[in-house]
Amino acid sequence: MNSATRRIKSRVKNKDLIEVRRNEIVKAAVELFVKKGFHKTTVREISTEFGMSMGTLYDYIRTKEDILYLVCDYIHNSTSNKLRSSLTENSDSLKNLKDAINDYFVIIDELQDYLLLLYQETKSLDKKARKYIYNAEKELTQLIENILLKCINDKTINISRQKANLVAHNIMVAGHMWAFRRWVLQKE
Amino acid sequence: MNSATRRIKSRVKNKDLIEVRRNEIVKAAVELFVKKGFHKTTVREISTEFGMSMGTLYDYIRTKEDILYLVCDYIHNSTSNKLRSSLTENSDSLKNLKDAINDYFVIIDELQDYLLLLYQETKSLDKKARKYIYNAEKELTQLIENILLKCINDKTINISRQKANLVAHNIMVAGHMWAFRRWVLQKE
DNA sequence: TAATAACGAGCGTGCGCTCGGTCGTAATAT
DNA sequence: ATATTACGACCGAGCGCACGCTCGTTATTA
Repeated sequence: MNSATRRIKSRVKNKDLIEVRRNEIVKAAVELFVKKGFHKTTVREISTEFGMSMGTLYDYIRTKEDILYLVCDYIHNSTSNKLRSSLTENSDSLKNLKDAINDYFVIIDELQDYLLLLYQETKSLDKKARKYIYNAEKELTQLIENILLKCINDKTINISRQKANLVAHNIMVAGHMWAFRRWVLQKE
Repeated sequence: MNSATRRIKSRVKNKDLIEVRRNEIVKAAVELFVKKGFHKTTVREISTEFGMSMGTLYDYIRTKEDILYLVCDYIHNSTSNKLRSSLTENSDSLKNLKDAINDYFVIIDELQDYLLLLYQETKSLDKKARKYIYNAEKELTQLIENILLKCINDKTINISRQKANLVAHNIMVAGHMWAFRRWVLQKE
């Protein structure tokens, strides 16, 4: 269980069960949110989607917003884990960078719908939760930045260390835009 | 009145009045949508925001979604008009392009909140309305593309005509990025 | 005075959320 | 081995409320 899920109070005692059930909730919710958006999806739909009753669902969360929080967290973790696991450390720092960028774009491509959802619904979260999600995003950027910094260190790439962060952001954003502009670009 | 507003039926007969009132509606709605989002803003709030009653408001629109449509259309028109009016045609085609890009970024900067809203809420519109908004976006890209094509024609820029559209998109997207990543970039 | 615009109380609906209760299972007592 | 108790996950009808929207009435205009 990660720090996000730990925050949300649940009436159910069994920790393992909480994790199992919340995974079910997230799995159902993420699909519906992508299809219809957060506001247009009802809690009833989410619960019936995987055959849990309203009451039981509310034993595992407190509010509908909790579900959104779980979903956002799940999306971030998916991206983060995928990227991390694809990063192979080898001596050629430039190759590392290229691989990372390439992997990142492949991952984005897989998770397009989720990313779009994140952008669209994050602001429905309360301030604290929003900050958590923003931090998660920062963490991802950090990953790219670190690889960049290695390239700068051994002088494979010749930019100032200060600029590394900005460049890392640009790479992230370029990925996001690919997801957003699908409806334009897919035709060409 | 533009083609968007003409589509929405109204019980009030006086065309001029419709335009005046709808402007009031949009002005109030856009502000609230930016602050709280479409779903969390109630029709009551919109009407009281500028001292019109519920009933009267519904004499000028049919549904809440109509308001969103008007708002989206308004946002697009703002960007479009601003950009068009800033375009000064002169013989130096490259300068034209540079000016256009520069102006575009300034405009985006001014309309950040609106752009974000467009991205976030467009999918709440029905299919027809969504298509209209997408087209509006295409139209904007077209503007940039045309300027680009002129540069290509007189060989100030040396890329194929086919690529002009893609490049135009990239310019648009770069602008949008700036709006989206405000929360990250404003610190640096 | 007829036509049209403005009004706002109130209707119906659908939502998030609750709560009193059931039932299977595990621990304990007999 | 069987009966008893305690527990806790699960249930779902239904509550309250806030929302989008209406419609009969009143005010304004021409």
